Amino acid sequence: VSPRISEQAKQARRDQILSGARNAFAEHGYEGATVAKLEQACGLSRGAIFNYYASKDELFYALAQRDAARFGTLWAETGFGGLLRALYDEDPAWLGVYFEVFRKLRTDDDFRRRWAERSPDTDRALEERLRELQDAGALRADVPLETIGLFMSIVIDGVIARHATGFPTSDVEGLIRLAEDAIAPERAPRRTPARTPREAA
Amino acid sequence: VSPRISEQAKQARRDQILSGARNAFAEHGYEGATVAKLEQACGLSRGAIFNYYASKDELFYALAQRDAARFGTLWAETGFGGLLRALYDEDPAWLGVYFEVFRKLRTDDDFRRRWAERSPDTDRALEERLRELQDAGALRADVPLETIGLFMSIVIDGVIARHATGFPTSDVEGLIRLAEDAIAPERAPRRTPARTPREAA
Amino acid sequence: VSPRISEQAKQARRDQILSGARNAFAEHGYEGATVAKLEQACGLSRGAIFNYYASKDELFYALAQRDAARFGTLWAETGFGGLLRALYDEDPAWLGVYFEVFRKLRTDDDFRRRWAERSPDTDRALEERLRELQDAGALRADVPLETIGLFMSIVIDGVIARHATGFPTSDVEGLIRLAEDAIAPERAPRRTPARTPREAA
Amino acid sequence: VSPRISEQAKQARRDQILSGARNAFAEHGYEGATVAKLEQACGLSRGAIFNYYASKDELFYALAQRDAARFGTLWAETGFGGLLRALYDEDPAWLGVYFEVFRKLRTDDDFRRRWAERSPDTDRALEERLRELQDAGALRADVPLETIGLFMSIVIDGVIARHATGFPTSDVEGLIRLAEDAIAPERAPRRTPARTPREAA
DNA sequence: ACCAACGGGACTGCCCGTTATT
DNA sequence: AATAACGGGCAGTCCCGTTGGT
Repeated sequence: VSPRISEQAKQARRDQILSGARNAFAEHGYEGATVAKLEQACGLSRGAIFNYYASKDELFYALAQRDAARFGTLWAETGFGGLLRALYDEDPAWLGVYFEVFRKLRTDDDFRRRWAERSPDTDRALEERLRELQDAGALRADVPLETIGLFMSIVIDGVIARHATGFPTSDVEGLIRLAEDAIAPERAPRRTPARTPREAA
Repeated sequence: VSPRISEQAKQARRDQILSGARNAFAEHGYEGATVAKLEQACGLSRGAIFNYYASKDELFYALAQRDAARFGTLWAETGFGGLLRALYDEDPAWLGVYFEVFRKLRTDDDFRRRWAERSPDTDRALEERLRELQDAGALRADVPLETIGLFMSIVIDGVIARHATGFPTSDVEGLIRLAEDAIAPERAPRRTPARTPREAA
Repeated sequence: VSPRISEQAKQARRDQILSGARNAFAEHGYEGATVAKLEQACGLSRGAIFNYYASKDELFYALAQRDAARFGTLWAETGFGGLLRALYDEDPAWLGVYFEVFRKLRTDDDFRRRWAERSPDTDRALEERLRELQDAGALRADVPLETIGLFMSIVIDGVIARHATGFPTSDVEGLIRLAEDAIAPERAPRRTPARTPREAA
Repeated sequence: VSPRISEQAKQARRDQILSGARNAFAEHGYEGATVAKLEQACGLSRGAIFNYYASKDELFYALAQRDAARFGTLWAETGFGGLLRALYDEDPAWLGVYFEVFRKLRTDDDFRRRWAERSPDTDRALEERLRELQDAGALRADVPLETIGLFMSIVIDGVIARHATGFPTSDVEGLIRLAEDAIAPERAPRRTPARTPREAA
């Protein structure tokens, strides 16, 4: 039988649901985002939602996976500083979901297992890129590459945690400079602090 | 009439409850730590727990406040690097609770309000200490003090998020070096990477 | 989209719930009628009941309001004696709910407030009717109309209390005669006690 | 062994408890009067209360029995009108408890059974007294004595229900007149309505 | 005798997922 | 495909009575 609605329309619905769910999960957290709130945020009803995603858990997983991939490509495309800058420009809902992923990883074993099974393509790509940068002398070499990667992850996660929680950040550029200096090669003279946005204001 | 049990015994009970609750909250998250699980973790019954804390929320708040204060003094006493090192030595349960505090700050307005009302003594002390360090030339001066504080907070939060979530960290000392270099004055020659634990291994 | 079930079916459900609730409240009292018992009495699940009434309180209020209105119209249509007679013919469950209303009025301030806000249409109608009766010489005139109304209310409430509690009443007609004589004009010769049901038996 | 405290002191404690309990039961109803509220109302602690009465139920029963006896003697001593008058002068707490007795009789089978087992001395006395009154021509004779007793009970219960619930009553004397006329012999000329409080105002 | 701490049962309301219906 | 009604499990918390202790 032919599908009742086009594949395109179906994808649109999925996007609608994912987008609404993102807001709900970001605002209330996973447990706080009751199905009733998801309905409201999506403008759809239980039946519609559960028709596309088998359960709340499933829906969250799909959303998390999609958003995580997006962050990965963002990192790959814009680099460390670019990603940091992007995080602050982002709609906080994206970060909220990311934060909730951490939460689920911590407390939900099944989720953790599933998450680990994702194909680590982006991780590979990132590692590769770091290696290139280091070979090109753009990263300090007195520390294992792995440690540099860890440092960057930590800064990113810290930024996400703080920003998602609503802490205000005044001097984004200054912050990025500090983070980049930490992993820059020693000889590289520090960029003159031309003007941080704050001082310019 | 005199109190039934000594003040000391009462305090011991509170500690018992808080300690059990910490494990439960850390393992399952706030929502996942049902009262039944709290009972089990404390080895006490509902009656006992609710005799000391009016509600689950109250219990969590008391725990969070206490642990946050502890982290604050740890920072003040051992410095940035010391705190980072301590975080990795800690029982992850301490970090789990800290993580959950973020979660509640994000999603629970009442909690956020209450949390903001805490007296910011430790924050003051920290700011003061940073200023002294900068004046003494131990911190780079080309960036506002505020930004340095922000950077440190972000690294700390990132470490907590990652460690609480169970991500393994191999090269703690290397990481700390990176973080400290980021805020060290420019001329300070980087410490020779004497031996990172990893390289030693 | 059109509603899933017809408005009529919805009303039928409401009646089903109210009817079951009436029995449960009457038999066990407000507090004794646990939601589990309400479920059983209605033959429906929690989900169904709470879908129509937001809380046990709300359900009780809706029921009370409806039944009170019914008693009001009964009074207006059949007169004092008619109402008294009807009370003894009623299913005691109706009276039980009425009794519980008193209980809630006594102990629950919110309920009392809400109850007071009901539009007092029937009260007005009753007052009007009493005035007509008195003008027509069918009520004694040596006592304020208000007092007569009070007397009638008291007798009605007393009958409800006793009957709802299960005290047996043998001579209903005799009782009604006494109550009506109390408010009849002086000259009116007392009706010959033709036959009380008891004596006839 | 000799009693630790005198019998007199014991009785005083019992009175203290009963008196506090009366207020609590009257204000909140049986279920609403939690043991914590009873403690507060008595100024004593759980241990003390449960030392004198085995359970909340037992305490209530003792209180109810005592108060019911008091109403019985009041009726016997002051007559129908006197009792009615007294009800309006009474502290409403006494009436509240009486009201709650009805509630328990309705819903609690064990209570009902126990209550029925009380020795019906006062009932006998009342019946006797009514007979004397009727023989003396002070009560109408065209209605069975039983019915007159029922009528009086109903009026009393109605007054209690209304007054305990807090409905205001303006014209107590007028009300009493109506009630007494209902059971007075036919020929007895109605007392001139000297002045009802209301008309005097 | 009196008290506070404690145990554990049970109640209401919420919440997720399923089902009847259009 | 989409909706609203519905089922049933469960969480927090209140509440009664008991127990250890003074």
